[in-house]
Amino acid sequence: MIRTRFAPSPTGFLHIGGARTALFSWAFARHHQGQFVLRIEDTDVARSTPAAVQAILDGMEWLGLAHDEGPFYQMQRMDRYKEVIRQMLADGHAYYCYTTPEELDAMREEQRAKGLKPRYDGTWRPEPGKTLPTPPAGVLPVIRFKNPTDGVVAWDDLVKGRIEIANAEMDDLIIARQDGTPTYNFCVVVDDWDMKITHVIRGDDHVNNTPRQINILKALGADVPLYAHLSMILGDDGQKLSKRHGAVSVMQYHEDGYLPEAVLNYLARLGWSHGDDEVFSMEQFCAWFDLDHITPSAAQFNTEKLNWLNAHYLKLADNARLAALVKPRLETRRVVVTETPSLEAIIGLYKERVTNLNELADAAEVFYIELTPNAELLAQHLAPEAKPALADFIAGIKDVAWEAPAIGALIKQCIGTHGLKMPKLAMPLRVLLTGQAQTPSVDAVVALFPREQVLKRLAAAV
RNA sequence: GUCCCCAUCGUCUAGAGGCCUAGGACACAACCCUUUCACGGUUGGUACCGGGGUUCGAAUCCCCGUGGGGACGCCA
Repeated sequence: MIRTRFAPSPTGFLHIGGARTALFSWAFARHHQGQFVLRIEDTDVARSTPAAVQAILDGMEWLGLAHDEGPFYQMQRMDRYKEVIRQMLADGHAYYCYTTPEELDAMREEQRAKGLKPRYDGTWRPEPGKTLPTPPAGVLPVIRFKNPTDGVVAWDDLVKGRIEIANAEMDDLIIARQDGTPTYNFCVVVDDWDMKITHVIRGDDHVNNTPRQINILKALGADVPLYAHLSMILGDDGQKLSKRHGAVSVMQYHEDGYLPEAVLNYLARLGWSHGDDEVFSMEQFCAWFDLDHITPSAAQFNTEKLNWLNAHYLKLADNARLAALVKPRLETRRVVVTETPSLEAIIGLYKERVTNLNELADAAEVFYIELTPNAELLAQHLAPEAKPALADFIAGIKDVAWEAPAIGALIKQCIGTHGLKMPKLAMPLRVLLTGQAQTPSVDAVVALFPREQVLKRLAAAV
């Protein structure tokens, strides 16, 4: 049974990189009929917040990335971690260290100055035949993992290939703080072990943690899972995403009018490919997804392509569904959506030409508000010679069949009698009815309104 | 500084030694469609980081260089 997990720390929203990691973990489990576990890594009490937990849950839900187990919270598993630490102490895989944070800082500074990799010097590490210093009074110890000193730790990364790191590169990491709470690298190990995770799919900022975790796993006698390290996603400008620069919540995409299927499809293709396939459903994605076609290099986010996908999914989306998504956006703008004109009909006409739901709301808005004619646009598009044709049109409206083809025929008839070209009448109609010079086919736009409303809006011109 | 990772069009990528005078998609340009603007359709330009090997043959394998990124926390 394949089991994957997504393990965010609740110190902020679910950003695009996290979302892709979650997507890939989820899809991998789905592909293999396995299970996808959600685990909240909240051991950093100072930075973790319930609001962030909720934000992550909201993001996952919006994207439709449902977990099969969890969410598990690390803070609720303290007893288990402490039990494992006791065992490691008893087995000699861990030891107390009385070096203070200040001493560590000084040590690191000195090493850096010498051009060395900063690391703990092993003062309190027990060795056969070694006499340990006497614990200083008043210093609370931390607990360190006794990392092997020789040999290499190696694993076949499912994305990057074989990676080997010498044990000599690693120091004895702290697995429990002075206050006794366990640290990240240790909790992850215990959790992945207890939760029987078979494939750890995560960001490649964890590559350097992997050998440490493998060593702990081995000390515990646990099976080592398979690892797949995903490279990072860069911003639109090629720069690293950070809180300060460019990183936004996936819910911001919701705000900005993107459809979840567009975001998902976009993310799926960012760092993964299936030949030339660009547009596909999540069902198709799960059927295709594997770890063999993940790019090991970093990928730059491209909003243009996301926009294109979003426009594509908008065209495909059901009008009623879109109406339900657009309506709240109009209500936020205090636009009262009435029965007529029909929001669904408006959306049906405009969804072909917009990029996001907010643009759809922009288009729909003018149908429901009191429209004051844009004098400038009107002057530009309503030529004096067109006025008689417009008058004919207004007169003709009263008994034309209220459907686009008949209205279109009426327009043609009006321009015909006055020897005008189509735009001469179509353009002022657009401006008068919608306040805009760019609209869908004008007869279809006219047909969206109730007859009286058209009369009312056109009256402004005469 | 030390260790680790990465490197094909502007961007996302295909490519697992001959199928590659390098394919697709976004973006861009031109044209077509047209009732404006879009949509859509057609066409076009642009890339294997550099240098050495290995091989009959390399975008693909190896080495070096260069460039970029990550890690080095009692954060996760």
